[in-house]
Amino acid sequence: MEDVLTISETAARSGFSASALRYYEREGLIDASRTQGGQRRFRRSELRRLAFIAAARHVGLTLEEIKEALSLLPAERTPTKADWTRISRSWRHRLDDEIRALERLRDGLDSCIGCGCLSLQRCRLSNPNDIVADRGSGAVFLPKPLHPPSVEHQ
Amino acid sequence: MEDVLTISETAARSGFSASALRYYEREGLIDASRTQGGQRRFRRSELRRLAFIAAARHVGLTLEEIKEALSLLPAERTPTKADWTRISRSWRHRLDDEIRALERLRDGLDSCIGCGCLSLQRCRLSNPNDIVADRGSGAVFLPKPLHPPSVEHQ
DNA sequence: GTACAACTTGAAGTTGACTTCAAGTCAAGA
DNA sequence: TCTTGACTTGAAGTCAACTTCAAGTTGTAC
Repeated sequence: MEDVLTISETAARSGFSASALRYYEREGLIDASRTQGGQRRFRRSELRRLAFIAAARHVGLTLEEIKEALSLLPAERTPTKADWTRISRSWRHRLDDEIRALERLRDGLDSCIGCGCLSLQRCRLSNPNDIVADRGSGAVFLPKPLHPPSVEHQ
Repeated sequence: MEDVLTISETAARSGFSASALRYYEREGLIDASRTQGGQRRFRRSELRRLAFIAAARHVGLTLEEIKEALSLLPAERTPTKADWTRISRSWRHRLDDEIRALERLRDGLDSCIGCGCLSLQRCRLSNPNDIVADRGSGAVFLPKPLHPPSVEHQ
């Protein structure tokens, strides 16, 4: 139990599986040194990084976005309070947006209860383009825009 | 423009792509008759079914769940108001749950802003097991429970 | 009758975030 | 030194919900 951790210790402490840690390392989200035998050794500071990753995942960021966010944090220093405030604020916006979208959807549902029309023209539920308006690239919680309206060339 | 529609007409009117319609038919969510040449012809009533599917997808149901929901609607009759009320109520619960989960996550974020600890032990954000508590099988909007804690056998 | 867009099929590809596998290597306690 | 659990790798598999492809067929407007 030195100041570095094996992969399974890191897994246990971070809550990620060992295979996820290997994957994150491959993807460049975390970093590990090696023993001369080639086994990974994680610095304790990686646990902080992993906590950040876990939080970001819970907020709904993709690994790609997380990687980007991490790259904005000075590599080896502990993020400052300012860093953290900036990031958590953007996450909050994201969550707010998601919540608002869901609320609009719910309200649409309410307006449909007892109506049951499900008209493709009229129903706000089956036709929620105006409800869940252009979510841009940000949304993660909503079930995907029913797949891109891809123009088939057939 | 008879009382049946070709696949591309159905696609245009429903908003689904033709390939999605084929897929849904294969999966048993919708039904189509055939010309003697083998081309699909969709009854107009399928548009209603497709509207239902679109709505359910927006609420976040999987196709599997939608199939189940559809199977509870008497096959060929138009769903009654009671049918619809029952279903939309369950969808509303679902949305309410999702919204509550997101709000709890956001509140956790708030409690972290300005703290910046991200301690694996203390931070509610990186450790939201108590925040986003057992979402059961129902949740669709949240980014997945960070993958099942799968015990690797290695 | 002919052209050509629209349609058909089964199979394979896509995406993200991992997991699983096989086959082999390392580390540490007895 | 031996054993054995922990570790390594690259490659392939998984999931859902489709999309894309290739190669061939149908329907219809002219």
